[in-house]
Formats: sequence, C-alpha cells, structure tokens
Amino acid sequence: MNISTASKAAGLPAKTVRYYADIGLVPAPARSESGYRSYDDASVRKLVFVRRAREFGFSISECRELLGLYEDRRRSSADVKRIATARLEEIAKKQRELQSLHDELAHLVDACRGDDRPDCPIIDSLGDPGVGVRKSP
Amino acid sequence: MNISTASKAAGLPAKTVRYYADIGLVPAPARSESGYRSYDDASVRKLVFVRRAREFGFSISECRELLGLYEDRRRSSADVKRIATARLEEIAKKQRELQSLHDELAHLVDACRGDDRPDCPIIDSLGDPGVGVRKSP
DNA sequence: CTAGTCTTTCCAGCAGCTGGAAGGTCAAGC
DNA sequence: GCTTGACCTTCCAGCTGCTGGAAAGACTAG
Repeated sequence: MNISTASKAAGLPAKTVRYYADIGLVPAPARSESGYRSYDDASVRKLVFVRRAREFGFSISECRELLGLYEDRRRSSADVKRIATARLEEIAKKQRELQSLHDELAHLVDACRGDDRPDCPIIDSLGDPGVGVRKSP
Repeated sequence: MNISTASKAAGLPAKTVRYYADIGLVPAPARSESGYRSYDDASVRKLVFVRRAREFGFSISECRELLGLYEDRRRSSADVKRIATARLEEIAKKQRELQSLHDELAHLVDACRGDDRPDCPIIDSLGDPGVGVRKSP
C-alpha cells in the first residue's frame, strides 16, 4: 500500500502520515526498492488510532503514551483510564474558562448599542486595566 | 519609563512588549540616548488594551483591528460590536465542540472499569475507525 | 515516448510567544 | 575610580502540529 492509499484509509493527509513517522509517533514504514513507503493494515490501524486520539484533543505525547498502551496487550485498563480522566478534566477546565469568557463578552456586546455613535462599552472595557495590573509598582 | 516598568504596569512580560512592537501591533516606542525603549502612559494604556483583548481570545490581527477602532474617536460602536459578536460566536462554537467531546470521552471513561484487567473500552474506541474513513476507497 | 500522476527529500512558515547567548549601560557601594 | 549586579539591547532558536511548495525521481496509460 502506497502512502496515499494508506493515508486515505486512515483519514489523514499524506503529509501528516509522513510527519508522524518522522517524529517517531508511529514506526517508520518499510520501503519499496525504489524508496516508496509501503504500509500494511496494522500500520493503518495505528494511524487511525492516532487520528481518533488527536480528534479527542490528546497531545502528540499523550498519543505516544496511548499508542504504547494500545500495543501492550497486558496493560491494565486503569492506566488508560488515568490518561483519559486527566484529559477529561482539562476539557472541563477549558469549558469553565470559555464559559466565563463568553458571559463577560456577551455582557459587553449586550451593553453596546452598536449604532453610529462612537461610545462603546466593549472598547471601554478593553482599555480598562482590570485585574492583574499595577499602575505604580 | 523603561520597559520593565511599563511591562509590569501593563501586566505583560517585557519580551512580549518588545514582540508587539516588532510585529507592529503597537507603535515602536521612543528611545533614550543609549538606545533604551522609553514608554509613556499612553503606550501603557495601549498595551493594557491589547492584553485584555488577548485574554478575551482575540487574535493578533483582531487586536490590530480593535486597536485601530480604539484609537479612532469617530468610529461607530457598530464596528466594534461586529467584531465582538463574531468572536462571541466562535466561543459558542468552541463550547459546543468541547461539550460533545466531553460527553463522548466521559461516556468512555465511565464504561472503563479502570482495574488490572486489560480490556478497555477507551482504547477499543480509539482503535475503531469511526467516521470519515474509507477502508477500501 | 511522453504526459501526468504518483512519490521522495528538504526547507520554510503559520501563531504567539519564550528562552538564551552575547554584549552595552547605569546606579550603588566601597 | 572600580566593581558588582541589575537592567537593557539584538539576534537566533525553539515550542506545537502540522502544511505548503520546490526540485527531482518513479511509475502508469496511451
């Protein structure tokens, strides 16, 4: 299987497939006599695994770890659950941050008339030093 | 005002303050005889403005645009509201994405016993091709 | 034989900084 | 006057996770 076939099967751009082997995330594939990369079904399965993990927002190094667990038929499910739970907490944290951001910005947008006049609470609020600033240290 | 004083007042690292001038986001400051950057209160206010806008997740180029509006005493509040509303929609979209990600991952974490045994729905699900893949194209 | 579609490598760039090296400057203390 | 140390300068490199493009070789159809 050449790279374009494999990459289509894995649902990734060929560039990305090469990149994943370059950084050692997946093993470097065998080569044909003329130097073409040649993939088998097992490689494609690993690429799919990585794609799915990336879609879940796992970082490359987390993918590395998960792939190790994927390949280790004797690892405990607790090892996997630990990583996934940590990721879940990151997601929840990000959600809370986005929520307060959303609320604050929605409040400002609401307060802005959005007409031809120049006075605008959004701009005013951005210019306001707010939290974390010392005018005279 | 030297850069460290100004950067502390603005709530930004000095490196970032230099960077913002390098990319032309804020005007390049005046220099002392020996070449030190020297800042005034107006520059600091602009830096605060940018910091706040960045905290809201506005991109550098959005900050550029907002800063232009900030400095234009005759612009309409509608111009500002348009950018802020677009950003608000991005935030809402990101929130929806995170929500479905969270739900899916939480479901998997829930289904995983997290014990010493190797079988694990999380790993199984990651290895599953799922959506967007063609095994035989 | 040629045209077109693969494939290879390598280099550069996106965002938005951040770290570090090498060197100049300034104020305080002795 | 001299040293120390905290500042300041520039420039270059690297982070994450790719992505685009150039130049050159390989393969396939007609």
